[in-house]
Amino acid sequence: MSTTPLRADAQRNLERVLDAAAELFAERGCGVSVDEIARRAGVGHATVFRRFPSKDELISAVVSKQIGELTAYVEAALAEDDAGEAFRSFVWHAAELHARDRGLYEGFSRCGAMQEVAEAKAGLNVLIDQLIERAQKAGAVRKDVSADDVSTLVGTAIRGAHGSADPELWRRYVAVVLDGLGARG
Amino acid sequence: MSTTPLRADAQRNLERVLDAAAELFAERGCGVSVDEIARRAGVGHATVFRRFPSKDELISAVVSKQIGELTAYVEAALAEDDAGEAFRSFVWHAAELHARDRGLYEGFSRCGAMQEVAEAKAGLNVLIDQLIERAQKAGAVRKDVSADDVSTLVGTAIRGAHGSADPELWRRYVAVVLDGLGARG
DNA sequence: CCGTAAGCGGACTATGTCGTCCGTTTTCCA
DNA sequence: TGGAAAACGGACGACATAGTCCGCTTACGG
Repeated sequence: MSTTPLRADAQRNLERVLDAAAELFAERGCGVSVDEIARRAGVGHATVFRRFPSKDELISAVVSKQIGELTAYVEAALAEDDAGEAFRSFVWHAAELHARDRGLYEGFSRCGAMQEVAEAKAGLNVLIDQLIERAQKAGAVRKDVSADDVSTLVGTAIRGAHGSADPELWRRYVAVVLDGLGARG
Repeated sequence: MSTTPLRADAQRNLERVLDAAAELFAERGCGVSVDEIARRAGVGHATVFRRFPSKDELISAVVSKQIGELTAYVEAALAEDDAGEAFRSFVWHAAELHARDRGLYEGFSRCGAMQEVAEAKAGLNVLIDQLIERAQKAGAVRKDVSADDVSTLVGTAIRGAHGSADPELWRRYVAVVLDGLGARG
């Protein structure tokens, strides 16, 4: 667990790699090669593998960071009074993240079983479940859905909208899903 | 265009290849290798490439066949009196096909631009649009959706349910999407 | 300022994939 | 039944990718 601090150049390169990976995953999904990530980061690809034993570890690191962002959204939503509005607010924020980041859902499902992601996801789901339960009690969300269901439905719908001619298509899809979840404005 | 009929053994092998491909795509998606398809068909992989110049052509052939099945479903639905019920009926039939066949949506989006698939899809969409328009006039489906939207929403939702512990999860997802589309039972 | 350990990255290996080639086998018709 | 055309499939090539190795370079504490 105790790790000696990285040398300054190594630390800089690590950050560059993470940034480059996040950018490329967002633009083109998790399929981009490690070579390309390394190239954008301005390092050799061996440098990537020195920090991350496998490509999946790199994806996990990037995805875990994003899950942190999602967690912040849920926490903000939980602070709202109106349970239904809180739920919708979170979904729209999460959706916007997915719409901007093609790799997010992909990484989520590809590395969901890896420890780092599994833990982050578990923590996130606890909060989302609170949000859902509250909304359900208020009659604003149907009874038979879980945090995973919401993530999947929103994530896949937006994934389906990617690559369409209409860059705003995902909003209509989210509206449909929200409506189906019983969360009508 | 005019093709001399295949030799008997070639015809038999062609069918075996199509069957094997359909099976494997259904089970594990379009990612399965041509080698594996050939193995299951009991032929060498060169035999596959003799009939289909590329893997995408093979996928297109399989997908086009499935689109035929979908077309039959729409036609049956169009014969129903109740517009809303007709729409729901079609969606459930299509969904069941997607649930059984993991490769269907994948092939759809991967080879949607290839002539064979594009044509089959265009024909199918004309019919689906009739179904939707009728349901919209009856107030049973929201105004802002097209055939492509329905295909995408249903296809992606079910894709998201694949691999879950619950083999019936997709039904709940379809229920949510149908509800969101404004098609409440 | 210098020695050492950490870090670097190009070259390499391993693997899996699509797609081609060509010598051999099989069909089928005259 | 015999021979030409069609079909077959194993061997091969080309390519992309993940991951390893090792000789060279760089940071940094004493």
